[in-house]
Amino acid sequence: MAYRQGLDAETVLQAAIEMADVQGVEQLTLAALAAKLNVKTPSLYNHIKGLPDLRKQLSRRGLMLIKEAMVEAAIGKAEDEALLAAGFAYVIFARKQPGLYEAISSLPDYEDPELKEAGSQVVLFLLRILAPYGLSEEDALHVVRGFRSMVHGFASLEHRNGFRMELERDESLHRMLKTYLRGLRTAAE
Amino acid sequence: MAYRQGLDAETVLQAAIEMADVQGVEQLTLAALAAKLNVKTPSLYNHIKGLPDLRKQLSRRGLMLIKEAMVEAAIGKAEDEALLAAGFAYVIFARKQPGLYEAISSLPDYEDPELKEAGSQVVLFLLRILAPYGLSEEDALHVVRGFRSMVHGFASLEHRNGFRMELERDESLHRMLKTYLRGLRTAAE
DNA sequence: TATAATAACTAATATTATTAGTTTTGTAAA
DNA sequence: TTTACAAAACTAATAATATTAGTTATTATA
Repeated sequence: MAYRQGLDAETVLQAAIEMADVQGVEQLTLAALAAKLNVKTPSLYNHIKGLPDLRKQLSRRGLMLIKEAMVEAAIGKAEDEALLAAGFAYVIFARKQPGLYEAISSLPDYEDPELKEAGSQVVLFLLRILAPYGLSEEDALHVVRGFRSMVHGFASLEHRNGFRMELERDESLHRMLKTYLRGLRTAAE
Repeated sequence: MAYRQGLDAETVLQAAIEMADVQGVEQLTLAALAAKLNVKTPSLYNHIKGLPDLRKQLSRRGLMLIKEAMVEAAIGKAEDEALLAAGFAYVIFARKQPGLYEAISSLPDYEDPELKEAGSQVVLFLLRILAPYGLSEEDALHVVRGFRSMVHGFASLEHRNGFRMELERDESLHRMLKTYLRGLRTAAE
């Protein structure tokens, strides 16, 4: 009704995050978002470039927050303990903010420079945790890929109800990471 | 133009798979699919229930095929060698049929009975490969979750260009699986 | 050969994103 | 204090989509 709703880009993004977390990122439409903000759909275009742009913003914010969650969880910890904590933080983030996590894991392409940057931060964080292991740069990068694959795969399958057996899920995650880390300590061949 | 195009459900599904593999599952619209089949959009409804149903069919077919690819790859192999082969088959399938793989990994929910069934087949296959390891049922199920998380996570990240460093990707996959399997051989504690 | 089932069609509707152009409001300069 | 401008909302219109209803032509079958 009233002109000047006091909307800005951040408010729109926050509302979009809420909608995505509650209803899933597929159900996040500009029509529904505008209704939630008591505004007509075209008004959103004063704050976003369009739906694809909004989705990209969700992905970027998600990457930033999930990295922050890992950093936070690893404070005061080192080596295996730090990696374990980071891995759990990743999965717990995906549980708490399923829509945001969906946005991370369904982004069409990492080619976008802003997403690239956000993704790099995750990789750099993991490399720093791995530093005390004394791996070569190449070895460390392979480990980073392994770690990311594990936690992303776990969170993704869990998100889609891919684990249906009656079996503690945290225990599965813990074992996977511990098993991998044990393998890392053991000399190859 | 001509009535009776000779369309049936399987033909429609095949065309949908092709479109998804080439253009991505997001771009798979009934409008485009109908055009490809030289038919008007509503005609598709004689063979499918709607777009969500078609997506579900893609997911189911994808799960069946990826399981078959793993079975095929593991023929004549056992234990670590079989798991390694199955893991690579999984990732290679995702590379060859990106749209179908996307359909597997973006299915909204495994709750659907048909998808449940197809997913169970994958789990049962992995359990059979794991049999010679002499694990308890519970232990084996945790390992299955770990294995699925690893290969799905790897394929998913690779699909979205998540691996951007100059680093051989097959080598990363090989190391991840080997490291995990080595950890599995090593006693816990 | 007649009839029933099926597969295509046209027409219509509802939803969506997006663009263009307009009106109102808040802010800053005169 | 008034005026001018930028910004944020609006209305109206368009194009694309999926879907449903109802119709017509074709095939198969009784």
